[in-house]
Amino acid sequence: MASTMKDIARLTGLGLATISKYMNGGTVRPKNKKLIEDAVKELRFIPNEFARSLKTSLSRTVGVVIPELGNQFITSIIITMEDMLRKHDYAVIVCDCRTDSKRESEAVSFLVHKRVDGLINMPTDQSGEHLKPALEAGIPIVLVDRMLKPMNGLVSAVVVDNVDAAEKATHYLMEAGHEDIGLILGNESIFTSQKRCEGYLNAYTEFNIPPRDELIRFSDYTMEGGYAAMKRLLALPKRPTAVFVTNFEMTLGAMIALNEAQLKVPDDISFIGFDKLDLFGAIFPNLTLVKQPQYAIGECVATQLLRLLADPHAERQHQIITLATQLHVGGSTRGIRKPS
Amino acid sequence: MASTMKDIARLTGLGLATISKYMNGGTVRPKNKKLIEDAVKELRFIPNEFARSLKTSLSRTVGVVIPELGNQFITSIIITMEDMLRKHDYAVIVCDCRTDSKRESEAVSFLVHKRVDGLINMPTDQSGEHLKPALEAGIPIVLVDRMLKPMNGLVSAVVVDNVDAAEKATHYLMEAGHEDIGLILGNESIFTSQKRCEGYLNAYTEFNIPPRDELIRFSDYTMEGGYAAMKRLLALPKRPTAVFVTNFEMTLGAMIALNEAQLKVPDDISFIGFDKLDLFGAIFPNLTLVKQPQYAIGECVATQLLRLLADPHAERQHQIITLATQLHVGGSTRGIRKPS
DNA sequence: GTTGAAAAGCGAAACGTTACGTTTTAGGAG
DNA sequence: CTCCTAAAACGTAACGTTTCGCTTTTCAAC
Repeated sequence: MASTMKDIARLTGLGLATISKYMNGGTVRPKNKKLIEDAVKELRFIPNEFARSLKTSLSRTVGVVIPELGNQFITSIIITMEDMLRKHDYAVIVCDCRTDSKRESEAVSFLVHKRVDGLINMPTDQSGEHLKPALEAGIPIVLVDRMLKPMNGLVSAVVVDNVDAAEKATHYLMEAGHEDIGLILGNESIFTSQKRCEGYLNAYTEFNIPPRDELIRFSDYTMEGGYAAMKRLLALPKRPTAVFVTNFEMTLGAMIALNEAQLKVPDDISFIGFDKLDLFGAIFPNLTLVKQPQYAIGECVATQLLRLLADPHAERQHQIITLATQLHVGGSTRGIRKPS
Repeated sequence: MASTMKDIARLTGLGLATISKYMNGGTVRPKNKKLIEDAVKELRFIPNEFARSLKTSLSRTVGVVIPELGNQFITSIIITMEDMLRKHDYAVIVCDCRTDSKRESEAVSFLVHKRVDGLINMPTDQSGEHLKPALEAGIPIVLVDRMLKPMNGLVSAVVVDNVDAAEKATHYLMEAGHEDIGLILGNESIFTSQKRCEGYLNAYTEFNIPPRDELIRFSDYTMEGGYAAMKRLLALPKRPTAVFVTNFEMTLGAMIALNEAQLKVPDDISFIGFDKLDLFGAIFPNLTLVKQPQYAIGECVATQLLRLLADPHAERQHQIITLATQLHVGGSTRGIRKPS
């Protein structure tokens, strides 16, 4: 049934090496080119990637290990990444490790066994231990959104300036007179939560105001989590006058909690959300939010990996790329009288 | 650097065939087993999947072609599918075709070239034309959530009883006295939209009430879409007394529109949503909704494909599996006085 | 016509497995 | 100690490409 290059060679009367050359974009005499193309059509020839991979030791496949496929931020990155990589003829194998470091290790070693050419990882585990098998196998790695503790020049990474993002947002609220700013973060052990918390505290330091611990709520980057965290902030004896929520799902949940509590934004409480300007645009017009360049992140990750993949195993130059976020000023915050 | 079975053979003094046998789970004399295991560790041997694939013509990889990765329903299915398939040592290549039939065709042919062992598809194009290359290559196919017009016994499919789901929900509202029921659907050309519309109309026929065209709104299965559609329903001169929204994102958008319009559910309007019981559970307690068995769908798809994959190319028995939905009765609807 | 360099074509040897058919080994029965 | 049988080990030929080092062809310039 399935035909091979040998069949093409026989049918055209050409040598096997010539067919191979043609298949790889080499130049062939025009009449032979036509000959080959006709034969390919007639025999419905599809090159055997297995044999090709065996010879070249290249799978033209990259692995992606993420903590959670059901998260908008992650999927939006994957969407653009996958698009770009496939345009360059790379297949993308996605492994969801459910924010579990054991599963994460398994996923990496699974992909190493599958001999992926490159690896993209949004790490759950900060130690980076799980990447060892890939490193040993010489597979180039690009980290997304989250950094690892020790990796010195062994991996590339594309992250966002989280400290700056949080600082800017907090600063903005403080300039408007807010001193009690609720902060809703993801899990405490996660890189981005830590950095965003750092930025928030920086602003407090800058304004020389002592932060209130109970206003900082570590949650879990889910809609329910954001909803619950907001509820608890609202239940505080001394309720915050403004809230900053640090991802898309939690922003949604928090907004719903506010709606439910009949609190008007910004009259009753000031609000800064996160991500997905376009989406909120239709629904909560004028929401002030920190916008991460999701499209650019995905694009940047793909570009980085393609660059590493192109370097023929020579000294690969690893880079840490930090992208800026943008504070999109809407109308969901307002100034308040500073306490005298 | 990389070691091969030949190296293991040399180091252990055993024959190549014996190593291969061991690697595939064959029995080996205990002392040889130890010998091999030690050698594997020492040489950090990783079997070369390329060579294996070349010999067996199996990639242990399946392709998934979907219209949109940024959709909760789709990702939740993928999550369980990927989990199950990977447990069986299959890698999953995901291709997002962005609801574009040209891209969909490209994705299928890309995957055929990658020689995936099986294909999972949530079709954008109802003609099924895009699956031809896979069919020709003898790759087993499982359709998810959406059926195709002509495919007779050539593919398997896992769908939900959409007609019944919509009929049940509409029926439930009508029994409570509602006659003007807003319906928010996905794109008109999509299988599930058509079926759900059919179910809705069935209920009207059953109750012998003429449906009002302007209450049926085809949208696009996004949050913004749901929001906009709900707004338009509310702007109608004769506003519906109840609304039925037919996917998760649109339910979210519609709820936000209601909140914004200061309409209380169920006092001002009755509401039936879709999907994600657990999630809404925390946020809109007691929402009445149609629950699709998302976990079961993913599981079922994976099981079907594994079954087809296990059948050694013999006459593969294709099946159409229809799963039932469940009407989860909460408190978001109420009875109204029937007009006299 | 020759000549010669550049372009195109060629044959054969890998790449690292699996699987077929055969030979060797182990160890209990006689 | 021999014989027998089942179990284990073995050698080797594929699988379908790419690539190396040559040989042949082409065609422009003399």
